[in-house]
Amino acid sequence: MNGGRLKNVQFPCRTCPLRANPIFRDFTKTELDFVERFKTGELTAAAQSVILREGAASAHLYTVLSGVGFRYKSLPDGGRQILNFVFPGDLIGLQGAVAREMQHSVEALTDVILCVFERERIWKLYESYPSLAFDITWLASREERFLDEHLLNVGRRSAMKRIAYLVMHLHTRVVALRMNRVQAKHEVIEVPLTQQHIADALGLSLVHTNKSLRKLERMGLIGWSQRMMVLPDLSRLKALADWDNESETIRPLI
Amino acid sequence: MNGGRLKNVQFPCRTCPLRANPIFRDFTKTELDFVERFKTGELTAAAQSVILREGAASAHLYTVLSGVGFRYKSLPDGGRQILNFVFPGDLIGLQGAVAREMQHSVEALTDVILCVFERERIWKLYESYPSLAFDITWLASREERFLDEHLLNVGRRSAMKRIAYLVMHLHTRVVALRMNRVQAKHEVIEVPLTQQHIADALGLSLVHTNKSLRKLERMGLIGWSQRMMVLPDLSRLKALADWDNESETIRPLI
DNA sequence: CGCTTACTTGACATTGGTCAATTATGGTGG
DNA sequence: CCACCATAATTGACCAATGTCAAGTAAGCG
Repeated sequence: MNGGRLKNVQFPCRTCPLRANPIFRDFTKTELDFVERFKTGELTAAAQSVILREGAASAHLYTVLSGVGFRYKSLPDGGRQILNFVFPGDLIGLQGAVAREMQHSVEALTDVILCVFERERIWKLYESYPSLAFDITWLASREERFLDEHLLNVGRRSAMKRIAYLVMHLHTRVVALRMNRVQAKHEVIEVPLTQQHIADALGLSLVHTNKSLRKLERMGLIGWSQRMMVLPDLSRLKALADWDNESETIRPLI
Repeated sequence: MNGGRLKNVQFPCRTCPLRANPIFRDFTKTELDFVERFKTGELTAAAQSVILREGAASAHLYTVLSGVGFRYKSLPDGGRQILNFVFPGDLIGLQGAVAREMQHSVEALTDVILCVFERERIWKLYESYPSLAFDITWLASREERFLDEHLLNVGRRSAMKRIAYLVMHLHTRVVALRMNRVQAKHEVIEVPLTQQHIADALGLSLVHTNKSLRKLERMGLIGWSQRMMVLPDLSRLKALADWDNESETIRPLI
């Protein structure tokens, strides 16, 4: 349609730096052309800003190009439950594209760059690009898997195990993206989180989260200092978390 | 392909008793024809039997035609977390169709009749029936919404509120299906659950669940006897649960 | 340097968990 | 219809994990 028109885009899909990562499946030229036309722009969200708000009818669908955020729901009493974290390559706002309005919010932890897609055009995608439509289902299914695991974690594990599991989850996702180019052993991850975020993700109080983190530190399982998390003993950490997930598989990037 | 062949099917899609319910969107003749060919048979699962098992590679995708069940994950120590309940019209096994193997199990609470679809043919659906492909995404998104809410419930609410919320959730879904044809006020629902199921869904112990249920009963919010739940005061129950969800919207039935 | 946000820690309160025993309920064979 | 059995529900006593409150200390930033 407007395939040839110039858009205000710094990262055309064809030369997308994220797509260079082999964790994302190869797209055919046709697919890539469509996605590039599907993408209508880029948006930058500052750290701490709200990208999508519960109750709002979003006109857009986004893919995270860079940065980290989280999905959450709020309670009338001010309580907050973090549902999942959002990393580069994640599609957000699908709920708003499929239903009338968003049922959860998304907030940026770091500055975030988003690829913007018009929700209307998702129809065109389903009509003409079945492989991409399948990819969207695939991504939704992956998100559901994360939620299932998270719910098991919160519903049935002790505070210590919950934290261990969350750390392993974050570690796995960060490693898959190679966001840490630091060392061979991959035992350091950068996590732009506050202890309050961990508490809100795990259904714990801030104080108890802090005490549990310190305990894990004394046990030599994690180190925590200025936004860096050190994991000196992955195998003991995995054991504590009942971690038996594989590393992330190749996935689509829309 | 085998469109005209006779299959061992008691409930052809065209005359599907479930589809008669206006909660399901109208399908075009084309869509209906495809679904009917997509469906390769029916399967009956006895109450208490496991329909899909975690770790198994399912060759099938199912739609629940009648009966009730639940999705769950198990822990090495024998613990179990119920992720969601499964009602007529729900699609199950999508994870197995999209990934290599199931990451959760599904068990029948009552006898269940399932429509069986071959996972291979889901490709054909995506290629040729974009509206149905979109429907699958829609259903996945609905499931994700339930999970988000469930996680908020388990992570951030007290036992009493958790139960109130779950009861409202079940009430809403049952009413949408008109499984209770009893009264105008809709304040009685049949729930084939044991208190252990409620406990496992809410991340509570059996004993505490029991005590909380009795307390809710004494407060006049719920009555519980032989698989029937009476809700004498929906508005107070909603208030306790912070319930502000709309009733179920029209949805696809595949 | 002073301010604000994040992190720590101790004392204490409470929710919810565990154990153990008892009672109800439903189904089955006689 | 009854005795028996298995499963589910109920209850009390006690315990432990986690939450709340309050008072710091440390760290990042203009």
